Amino acid sequence: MTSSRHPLPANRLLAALSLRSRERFVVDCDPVKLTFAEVLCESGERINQVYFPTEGFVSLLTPLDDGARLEVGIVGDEGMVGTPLLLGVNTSPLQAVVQGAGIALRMNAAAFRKHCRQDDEIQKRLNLYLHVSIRQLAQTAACTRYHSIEPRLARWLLMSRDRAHADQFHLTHEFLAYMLGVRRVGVTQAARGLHARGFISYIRGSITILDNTGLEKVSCSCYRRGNEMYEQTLGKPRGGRARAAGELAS
Amino acid sequence: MTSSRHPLPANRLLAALSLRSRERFVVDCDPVKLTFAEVLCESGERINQVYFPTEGFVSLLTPLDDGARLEVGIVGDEGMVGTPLLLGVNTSPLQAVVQGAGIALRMNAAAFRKHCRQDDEIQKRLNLYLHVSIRQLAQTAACTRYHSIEPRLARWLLMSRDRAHADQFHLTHEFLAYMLGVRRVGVTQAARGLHARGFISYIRGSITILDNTGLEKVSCSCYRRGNEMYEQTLGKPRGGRARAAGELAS
DNA sequence: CTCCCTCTGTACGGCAACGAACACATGAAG
DNA sequence: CTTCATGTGTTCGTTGCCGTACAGAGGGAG
Repeated sequence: MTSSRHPLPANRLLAALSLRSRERFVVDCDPVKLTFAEVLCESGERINQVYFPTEGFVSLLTPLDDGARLEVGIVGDEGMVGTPLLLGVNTSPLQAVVQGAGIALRMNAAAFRKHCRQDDEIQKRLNLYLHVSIRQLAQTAACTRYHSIEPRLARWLLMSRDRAHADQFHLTHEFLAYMLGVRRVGVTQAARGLHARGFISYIRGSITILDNTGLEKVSCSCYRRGNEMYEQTLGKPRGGRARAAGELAS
Repeated sequence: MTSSRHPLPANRLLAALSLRSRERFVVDCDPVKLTFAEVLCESGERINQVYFPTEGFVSLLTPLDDGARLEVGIVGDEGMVGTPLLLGVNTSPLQAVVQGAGIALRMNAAAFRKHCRQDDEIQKRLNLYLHVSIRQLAQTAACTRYHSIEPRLARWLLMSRDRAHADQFHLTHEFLAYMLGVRRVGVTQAARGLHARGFISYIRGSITILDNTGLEKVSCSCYRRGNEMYEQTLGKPRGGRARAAGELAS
């Protein structure tokens, strides 16, 4: 389904590397399937592998005292799962769950650490990605605090769309409620609102986006800002090489 | 006011460095006063200096579309202001505002980058701090979503106490409301609740903590978890050298 | 076709926080 | 002392979401 010559590096983070770095890196990767609801990494557990999704996407959830969880990040082909290794930590604070089935390049943690040490270009680029993730996390925190369910749902759908490269997702209101940290009923009502305006349609465990620009309008500005963050420090989404603005140091 | 031989490195992040690394590092630092409400760094602006508070503490705020802000982190003598530089980014996504007046060691950004490049021990330790910050950020996001004002207020007071090393703060309900992202009235009511149980007292712009353990009980578990995070990856709060658990990689 | 499980629609009371407004205390400035 | 700005106490109606409950609508298994 990918349009590149080799089916491998359709992950944008890797695609932006120089040919040399990319080839050396990808040698130690295995393409693996991501199946829906698969847990790539449990929170508090050791990180054994890192993942670079090429299709599908992954949610990052933070645990709370009483077993409740809240989604605090989404990873698709623009990112990676396993960022703590970049900082010398091999335990994941977050749970990584596959939201949209697909494919990822996988590398074991030790090899990943080795590549980061040996190839400065890789380390640098992944550091930039980590920075963007942190910004998104802060943005999501504020969004979750201030914005109501409907805009947040719209934002979630758009973000997922961008990462899954698909207009249709197989998930239930119940699941969305879990992600957004709200009641299922709340999701149903918000979904009905979006449906009434012709932005989405849905039936039994499947949601389809009909009107992106409509969704963007009702979604809070957090969606747009999130995209801007990415472009600012990692360059244009589909552009080949890194072309970050002027915020890189030294 | 500090009890160390030299008044300089009472910042725990620096104190945990080896003598050699610390001395080389501190040479390029200047002790500066942190005055209340001073903005150390504006969000979106270039990071010109990094700060290692030794007394007082700093809030990190994320901006929202409509000019509203939300506190997403606190930095005291356990941390630093300017972490994006660690990732090769010289623009701060967050606004850093002095909450509790005090003192910090300041270094200009270029020198800081140089030290990080040249001294692996420093880079590594600061990376660990960054990791803890990220965890706290995720925790705060969930806390802000799920927990009500009173527990959050209790947590905020405890966190500030730990960082300011003082039981009394000069701030108004209005200001606390701004930090917590709620109405001033909400803070007043929560404060009254805590006062009624004898945990705090307050008068016109000054809050005093009377009973830590009481506060800990009403505060959500996020407070305790936050401390655990720090200890897990950076060692005991007041211990001299780094003694992290088993989550360090390689 | 029928049964049954899952998913969605709808309703109810309740609560925490909201926006707005105003009264009262305190302390600094004139 | 008086004035005035600032900080805190209190109230009102409103809103968004909560917890819960139950009815209907698919869709797969038998």
